[in-house]
Amino acid sequence: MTTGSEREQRILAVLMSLAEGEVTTYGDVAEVAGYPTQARLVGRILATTDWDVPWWRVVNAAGVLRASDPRQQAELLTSEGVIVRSGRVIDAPIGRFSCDA
DNA sequence: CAATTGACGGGTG
DNA sequence: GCACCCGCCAATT
Repeated sequence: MTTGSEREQRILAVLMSLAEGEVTTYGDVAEVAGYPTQARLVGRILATTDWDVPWWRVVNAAGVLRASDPRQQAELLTSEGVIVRSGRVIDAPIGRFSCDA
């Protein structure tokens, strides 16, 4: 259970570092974990891991909620102060797609 | 064991 | 914005 490949644990560690109201992307998590272009791995892990990680704070590069339950994800994000519109993150304290105009 | 699929990303037209 | 292609890895079928 908590035991898994080093990649998994590394990525999970990054996910757990996400704070409330903080949103990041799959690719960003993968890169920070040390696995650039490995975004798919992040999504795969979030979909299978038993770890207690804030999966709802992770969206795709386009800022679109792509979780198994996008409705719940939107609800959770909105609940944390993140602006979500039409299943898409409009603004977030992130540096990647933070309303750069 | 081979093929398919998926909570993806980036590039191109 | 939409359609396609390629890369990448693991779970499922």
